[in-house]
Formats: sequence, C-alpha cells, structure tokens
Amino acid sequence: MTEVQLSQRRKQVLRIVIQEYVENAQPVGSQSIARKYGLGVSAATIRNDLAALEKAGLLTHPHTSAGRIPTDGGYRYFVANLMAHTDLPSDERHMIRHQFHQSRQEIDQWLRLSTAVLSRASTGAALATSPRSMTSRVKHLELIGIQDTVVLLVLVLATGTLKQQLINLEQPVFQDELSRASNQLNDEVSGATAADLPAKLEGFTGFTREVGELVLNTLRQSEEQIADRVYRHGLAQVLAEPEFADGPQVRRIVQVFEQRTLLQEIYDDVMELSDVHVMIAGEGRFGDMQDISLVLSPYGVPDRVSGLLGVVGPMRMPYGRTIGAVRYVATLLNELMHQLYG
Amino acid sequence: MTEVQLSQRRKQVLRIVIQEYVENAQPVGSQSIARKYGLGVSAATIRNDLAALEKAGLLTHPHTSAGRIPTDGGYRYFVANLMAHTDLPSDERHMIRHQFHQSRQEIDQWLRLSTAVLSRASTGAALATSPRSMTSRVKHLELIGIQDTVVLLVLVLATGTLKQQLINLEQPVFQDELSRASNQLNDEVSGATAADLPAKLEGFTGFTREVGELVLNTLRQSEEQIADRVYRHGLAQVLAEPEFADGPQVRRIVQVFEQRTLLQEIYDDVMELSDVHVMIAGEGRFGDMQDISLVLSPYGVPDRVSGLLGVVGPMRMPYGRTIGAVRYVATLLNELMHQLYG
DNA sequence: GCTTAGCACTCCCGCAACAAGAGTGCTAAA
DNA sequence: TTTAGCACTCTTGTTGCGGGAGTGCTAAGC
Repeated sequence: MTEVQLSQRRKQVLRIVIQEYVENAQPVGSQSIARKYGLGVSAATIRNDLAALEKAGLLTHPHTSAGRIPTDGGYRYFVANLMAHTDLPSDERHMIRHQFHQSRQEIDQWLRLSTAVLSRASTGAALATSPRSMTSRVKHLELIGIQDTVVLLVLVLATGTLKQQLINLEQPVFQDELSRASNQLNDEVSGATAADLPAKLEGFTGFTREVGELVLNTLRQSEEQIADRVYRHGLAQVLAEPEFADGPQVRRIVQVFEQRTLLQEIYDDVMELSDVHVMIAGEGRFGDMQDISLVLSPYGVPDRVSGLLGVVGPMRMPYGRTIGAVRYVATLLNELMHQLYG
Repeated sequence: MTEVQLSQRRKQVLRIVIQEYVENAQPVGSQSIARKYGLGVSAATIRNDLAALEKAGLLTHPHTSAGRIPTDGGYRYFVANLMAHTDLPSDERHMIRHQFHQSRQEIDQWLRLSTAVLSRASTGAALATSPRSMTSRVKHLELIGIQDTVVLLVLVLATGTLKQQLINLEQPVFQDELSRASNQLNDEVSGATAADLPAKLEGFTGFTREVGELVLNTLRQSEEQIADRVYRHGLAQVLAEPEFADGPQVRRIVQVFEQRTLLQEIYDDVMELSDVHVMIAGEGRFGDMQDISLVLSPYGVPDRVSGLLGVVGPMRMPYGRTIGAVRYVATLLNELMHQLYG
C-alpha cells in the first residue's frame, strides 16, 4: 500500500467530499465545495484538486458530468489519516451505560443489548458473537434424568458458559446411578481441559466412560467453534439507506449479515488487532462486498474469553461516529466481563 | 365471512389464475387461460368469469388493460376451498428426516435445522421459536462459583430446558457453602412450580432464601415469555422474489421477520388451532402486512412444551407446498419432542 | 508554478410523443 | 349462456429534446 502524499488543501478537499457525500449520498462538485466551504480558492482550483485526488485513486465520478464520490481507497485513506476520532457524546454514553446496568446480569442479555444499542447509535446493522473460551476448562458437570431413557448432560465451563447435550440410553438408568457417575466424573474431570481429559478418563468404563467421552467432544467442539450464537439487530434500518434501494445490493448485504462463515474468516484478523477494525468493501479479500463496510471490534478478557462485535453498513458510513460507538460498547462489555472473570 | 357460491368452471378459472400467477408473478389474461388450458369455452366466456370473480372480490387487475391477479380474499378462498393438499414429495421427506437424525440430539440444533430446511423447501424465510414450557417445574438446581463473588445459578426445568442467572455477592462464598445451599434447596424445590414455590421457601433465610427467590423469578419469567429465542433462516432468499424489488416492501417484510412482538400476538391463535395456520396479508388484524403471508404451525407436546414454527413470504406463495413443508417439519419436531418428554 | 476565468463538451434527467401489444368491457348474435 | 367482434384503455419501450450540473482544457494572471 503506497501512501500518497497530499497537500494540506487536498486533504481538506478530500475530507469535505467524504463528509458531504456521507451526509447527502449525492456526488459533490467543485462549485458547491467552493461556495459552502470558503477555502480561499476558486472552484477551478478545487476542480484541479479533485482531478488530482481522482488520479490518486481516492475519488471517482459515476459519469463525466457528475460530481465526485469517494472510492473505497478514498474511505481507507480518510479513516487512516484524516478522520477525527470522535467519541460518542457523553449523554449518549451515559444512556447506554445506564441500560447495561439495568439489564439482567447475563451475557446473553448484554449481547442482545449491545446489538440493539449499536444499531441505534450507527446507521448500520449490528452483529455480535457469543464469547468463545480460549481454552475450555470444565468446572462442573451434572447428569439429570429427563425421561426413563433420556438423560441431560449439563456442562459448566470455567468461564461460566453452559453446554448441554441429550443422551439417549438403551435402557433406563436411575437418578442415583446418574448422581454416582456425575460425582465420580466431577472429582476427576473438574478443572480439566480438552488436552488433559483423555488421560483422566483412562480409569473409567461403561456409562461413566461414555459420558466422559461426550464431555471431551463438547469441549473440543467449543474450542473450535468461534460462536455458539450470533446476535443480530437493525437490518431494517440499514436497508433504508439509499444504496440498498435496488435488489442485488439488498441481497448482498443481507447475505453478509446472515452469513456465519464470514465472521469465522475475519475473526483472527480482528482478534490480533485488539482494537476496532474497519473493513471497507471487503478489503480485496472478499469479493461480494461492494459498497459494504464492516466496523468490528473484539471484546472479552485476554486469554480467557473473547468474541466479536460490530456494525455492517453501507460503505458511505459515518466512520468516526460508528467506530466510536463500537469502541464504547466493546469497552463496556470488557468491563462487565472483567467483573465476571477477574 | 360470507362464503361465495361459484360454478365449477369459475372455481377452476380462479384456481388457474392463482396457479399461473404464483408461478410467473405476472397478471394472467383471458386469452392465455383459454389457450393454455382447454376449458372448452372461449376467451370471452372466461372474460366473463374473470369479471364475476373480480366482482366477488377474489381477483383484481392492477390497471384496466392488464390481466387479473388474486386479491388476499382470493388467496383465502383458494386455501380454504380449492387448494390441493400436497404433501412434500417422499424423497424430500426422506432427506429431511435423515438430516434430523444426523443432527446432534439437542433442541437448539433441531430448531436451527428446522428453519434451514423450511426455508429451502419453501420460497419464504423460516421462523421458529424455542419451546415454552406450559407450567415450568423445577427439576434440579446447581450453584457454581465462578469468581470469588460471582456465582452462577443453573436451573434445570422438568422439560430439560436450562436457565442460567449470575449472582453478584457482597462477599466471597465458598463452594461447600454453595453446595450446602443447593442441596437444601434441591430437596425442597425439585418438582415445584411457580405456584408451589413461595410456600416451600418459607423456611429458608439468608443466602439460601435469596437464591430461592431468584429461582421463583426465573420460573415466572419463563412462563410469561413465549420464547427465549427466535430462530430465523433464509431472508436473503425471500428478498429475491419480485414483489420485494422496491424499498418499502423490503422494509416491511424485514420488519415482520425481525419483530418479536408479532409472534407474541399470533401465538395464542395458532396454539388453539393445533394445526397449520395460514395468515394472508395480516388477515385484517395487522396493518403493515400487505403482500405478506405467514404459514405457521405449533409444535411440541400438548400441555408440556410448545413453540411456533413457520414461513413468512410473499402473498403470492405456493400455499399447498408450503403448508405441506411446515406440517411435515412440525410433525417431525413433535416426534422428537415426544421421545424426550414422553 | 500555482491559480483563475472562460467556455465547450458530456452526460444525466425529466418530459412528451408515439407505436406496439395485451387485455378488457360491451354489444349483438347464436 | 356462450361467442365473435370491436373499440377502448393502459402499460411498456423507444426516441427525441431541452435544461442543468459539472467537468476538462486552455490561456491568462499573480
């Protein structure tokens, strides 16, 4: 990525074009810039600047006699070099914090609230993944008979996450036998990771052994999977944006929003950064994301649990504000999770 | 609802119009009917029939010189009187059944699969609510220390549903004290309903009492709420339908799809029926559902647990097929849940 | 070398006119 | 009740045209 050198005024012009375009969704021309923002130069000069910015790949125009609009590169340059890092206004921050403290003390609630808040504070639709444990450690397990031949295995991980699994038996088992098995296993298994577990299961046979294997499976699965669940909110809102007026665009963004796999693929990138990550128009890596941007942040407690949360919206997005909102909600979640996991 | 008397041929004509329109999304005219379906009468006759059907409120035309399209009333008449009750083809049924048997034994998995299957088998987007217990009965509870002052309350209901709740304490409590409390409570509380519980809690004080109250709250909440969770799948697909080509329509259906409250309001109606329920264009009760239909079915075990599942799509929908698919998936879920809950 | 005014040029957009095509509604006869 | 015939209506696509906005270029000014 060769960084372009721009004069102060050209940076200013680029900033203005992006600001205006984000606001009005309308190509912006040299005259309106000269008129509205007294830069001390004439429209013709600005015209030259616009042409230069276009040559640099930061702007385009949809047709010869239209104003300029930013390219994906233009947005990238803006976000990297020009953007004012705006925090959310303090009254909004207070309101959000208040809502969080009112909600029930539960991760599920927090994440629901996060997506609701985020979509309201941005022009996009909000996404969040349930947190994933880095190394899953068993805290406790319980076997509960539901029917004669149906047993529910409840697994509590060290992070407080619950896993459940139904077991169908050939023949009925009584609750005291279940209790015996779960006590035995609890003694041995509690504190174990997927790596430790196989050794610890050596001694067991029969039903107890089977349950042990099931625990192992569940543990492994929870380490592989980045998210049990994806929270979503505010798709209707983002569809009101003019860029999604036509069919194909709508389908594109709905697919991005619904797809689980995309999050899987981006997960590692965002985690590495441990700060808000902006992905404009697929960043070359994803084909079908013209005109769509993501603003994502990791959240959680380092080396313990972590998830992803953020906004998907049109490329023409108020990045400053959106980044501020995502960062704030992530910080809030971090605080809350810290209280839980030290 | 005054039922209209129609001659055989007019019923046939209505059936043809609906069938053609569902397939091609194009107004259908008298000539194309006469040509394609040899009814033994001329186009002019059919023209008269069409006019009569329009007078009866079953058809309209978008403008003077266009063909006819069904009204919501027309679809209703069709579904009630004319529609062939088509089951899903047997190879599809087998495939679906196979997928269910392959999936992990867990309600969560089943519902995910149900929505995936349903949206694939229909032209709409699929919805399902997690099952709600009719009268929640506590089966077992467990208190697990996560941090010094953070305790996780795990509640297993008789139906096998898990509820969790974090408890923040003023001062640390050790695990053996937690175990003592949970043992005490288990003895007393297991088998209790929200109605029984207050009496049983009389004897307890302090921390144990507090936990008991929390259990009561959770129980009450789970009886009020119709669904912890709503499963959704296949929105992108339904947006490909031509009726959702323009902005306002898209927003309408996305709202219907995202809204939780709508399901709340319909829930009782559908439960009463205990069969597939078709709701065309909001059925007069819901304003903003022009051109949108729902095909919903209850599932579960009578008097024990029940949820809702179905399809939301354009009014121009292959009702026969969709109803067949919804019914089949509901039946499948019923079987599976029966295995669980006897 | 940067800036500016002037001006031709391009392209979109909205509007109107027009023809083709599809389908209707009506009438009168079978 | 059904049918043929026919005028009428309305959509859709095409074309042409003017207005407007904005550009790109050139030549002159600072």
